[in-house]
Amino acid sequence: MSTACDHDHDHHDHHLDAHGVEARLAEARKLCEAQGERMTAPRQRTLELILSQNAPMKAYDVIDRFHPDGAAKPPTVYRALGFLEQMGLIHRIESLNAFVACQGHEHDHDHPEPHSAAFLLCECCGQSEEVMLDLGSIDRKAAASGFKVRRITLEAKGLCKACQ
Amino acid sequence: MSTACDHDHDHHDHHLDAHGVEARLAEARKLCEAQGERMTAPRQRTLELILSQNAPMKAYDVIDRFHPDGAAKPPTVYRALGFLEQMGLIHRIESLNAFVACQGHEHDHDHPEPHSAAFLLCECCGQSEEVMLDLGSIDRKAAASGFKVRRITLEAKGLCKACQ
DNA sequence: TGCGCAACTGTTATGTAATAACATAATTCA
DNA sequence: TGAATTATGTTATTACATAACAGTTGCGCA
Repeated sequence: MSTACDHDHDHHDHHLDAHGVEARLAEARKLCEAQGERMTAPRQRTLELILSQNAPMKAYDVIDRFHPDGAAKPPTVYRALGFLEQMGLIHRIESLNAFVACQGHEHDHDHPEPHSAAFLLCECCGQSEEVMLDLGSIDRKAAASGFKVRRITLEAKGLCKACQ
Repeated sequence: MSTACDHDHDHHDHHLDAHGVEARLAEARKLCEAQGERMTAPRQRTLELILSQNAPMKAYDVIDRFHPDGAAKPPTVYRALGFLEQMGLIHRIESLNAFVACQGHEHDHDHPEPHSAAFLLCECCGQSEEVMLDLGSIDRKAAASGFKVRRITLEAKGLCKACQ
């Protein structure tokens, strides 16, 4: 994964402190309530761990850190991840087999569905940035083939500003 | 993966018959020779299986079908897949954990390196179409963050013309 | 020609990611 | 309250991928 490099990886652009995490959890609870969904303990714990991380987090890292003592069972966490993704609270990064909290700006949780997003993934420090893109050119290209797009995965790997 | 549906999935746009496969293998051999690389037996067998498939193929399907009798060992196939991807002969589809032969038009194997491509993936029939996209808007967006893009994964899921 | 290096393959074992299947518990609402 | 729904707990298994090392092959060069 990470190339050898000597600069620090502490440029935590998206790092949230305990207050930040709690604020985001509160938003998430509100969102669930508004949607008639339940923010249960395992779901919240899973989201908390992902929010506390400043980079995409592996499912088994969530599993390992789920309980103060000992790990959770995989289905517990995978079910929570599925729910959170459905709610648009996290995204799955396919090329990393990992999950990251939604940093989306545009949709503002008016459409709390699994939405398409684009990610810049630093191969050096591991951090990700969610960016909004005009995906119209993809839709047009697809339409030219008669293809109806439902969801787009766009993951750009490279080096972030701090790692170049 | 596939949604229940009643239409046929035999619209094999990219299906190659035995002759087509052999022609593509010949091209691949030529490409390897030009690059000073060796198209060895396991590499060619792996490429042959992927070319013969009309949709992205799982690594373990290659493994299972590698020998007429019995399976190959995983490292044999994963190494071949890695080589073929390096040579730009196949692409890995991250969201499917699968591999598909390169259908790229534009680069014409002048740059037989692992190149970025975009894919339309039908969730009904499983077929894929490789499309060329202008990825400039992504580069621009990334540049605005100081991010240097090295490689892009773009996978659009939806329904192909025949499956709508 | 045959030595020596580099590239490639064979093999065993293990590591990592994800889900199937079924039992139990909590929530909702008639 | 009791039936239906939704969610969690638990065991086991399946799917995906690589580490590590031994053996072989191709190839340039003394």
